[in-house]
Amino acid sequence: MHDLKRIREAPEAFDAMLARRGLAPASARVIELDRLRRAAQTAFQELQARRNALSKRIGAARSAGEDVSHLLADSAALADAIAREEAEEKRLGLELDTLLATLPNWLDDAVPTGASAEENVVLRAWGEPSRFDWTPRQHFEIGERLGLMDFETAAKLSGARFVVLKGALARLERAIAQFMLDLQVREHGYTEVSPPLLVREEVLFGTGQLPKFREDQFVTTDGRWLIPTAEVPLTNLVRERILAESELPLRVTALTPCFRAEAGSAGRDVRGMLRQHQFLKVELVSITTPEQSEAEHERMTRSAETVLQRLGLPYRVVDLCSGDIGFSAARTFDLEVWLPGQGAWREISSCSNCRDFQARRMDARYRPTDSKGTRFVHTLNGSGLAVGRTLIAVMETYQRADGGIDIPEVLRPYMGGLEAIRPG
RNA sequence: GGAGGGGUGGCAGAGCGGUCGAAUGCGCCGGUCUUGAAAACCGGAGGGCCUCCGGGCCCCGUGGGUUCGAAUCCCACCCCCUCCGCCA
Repeated sequence: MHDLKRIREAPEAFDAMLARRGLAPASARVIELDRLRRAAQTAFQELQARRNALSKRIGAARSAGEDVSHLLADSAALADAIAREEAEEKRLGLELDTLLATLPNWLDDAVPTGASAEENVVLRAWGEPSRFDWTPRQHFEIGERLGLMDFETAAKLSGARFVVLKGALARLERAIAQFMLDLQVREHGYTEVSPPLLVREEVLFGTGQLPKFREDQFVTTDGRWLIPTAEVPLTNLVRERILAESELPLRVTALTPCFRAEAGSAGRDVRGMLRQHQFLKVELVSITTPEQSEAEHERMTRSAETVLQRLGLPYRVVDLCSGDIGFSAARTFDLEVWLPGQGAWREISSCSNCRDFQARRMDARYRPTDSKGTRFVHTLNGSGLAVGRTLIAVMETYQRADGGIDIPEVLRPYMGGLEAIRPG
């Protein structure tokens, strides 16, 4: 949700920001609605003040045994106008809130301007894409040839965009997830959380998935929503709370399934398990003060990068441009891993600083130690990492000529010491 | 699913038609005392909007209603808790 004062004070900056996101200007409508609403509020309040004064006199006159009929008549005469102004204020307020709820977060000035993903800026890269003596296969070829990755059966059970993993591959997925979670907890100070996977509508509103991205979500018959990412329950852990500054930064992580309708991506990445309705992800969420959030963003990104480094998976860090960055984010760094089979860099993590945008929607505040009152916290989220995609990257990167897969060193303890998945 | 109870300030919790934005306790902030702290004592403190800067209005889960007047009465909805039933 937006700070109206900020839009009122810098309408042209707001519209310029929206333009950078490829959106139409909105400040004029916001300011107009806000002006009308406040005018209605003032009118309502003035009438209300008169009625309150009258009511007080009626009470006093009654207890003094005086005749109050003329006062009652005066009060009655105000009733219509009061009702009208009150209704008007409500209507305008609702319209304003509805509009505001669909406007994305202010971008950080540092966000590069660009229309689409093509204009994202590569900040740094790590590792050398491995070379193969043969044409590297894509993960689904490797998995299907091993007989450990079954899309046909998954389709029978659940339809497109699902997969059944078996044997060593199922275990490899679990190993990757465990490894990541352990790393973030032990080395980066995140507290492990096991959150609900079904949440209330207002929780999705809090992190910004609703009302705008309704069609990307799954809803249950009783009106709950399947989480599209653990960012949702983890960030909302602080909703409607006032934290002590000493509790910050608050760092939490969770390994959860994520559920996405993928409504807008028909035909994209249909082969394999790159884009599924259900996938595992280790999520990182930090709650900080405004002063800390930028440094925390960097720290979080590095925490995600560590996973790829330990797995020996080459990646690059990308600064998302204004046309590609998400609704709730002020700034986002994506981690893109190299997939030899596909011969492409693919997103495997997305680390965003949402500043106070989600905090306002959730009403999440903290009490500063050195000043009065409360301030909104800053919220950040990042994948640390997407497990399904990491599995893909491991399979494609460590594939062997014989169709098997070498197990990266750091995963072997989680695989019962297994060094490679061999065909046959 | 059935039966009850309840949603009030940072927290706990009173208030149940006007003098209530709201007692009290805890917590918090400032002061006195103290070498310092604790204790004790004194004082202070919610948010939003408007303002002719005097002040005014709104906010007691949400929305409607009754009334001259609602935290207080009525209705609907949402949420939480307890007990029973069912169940991993």
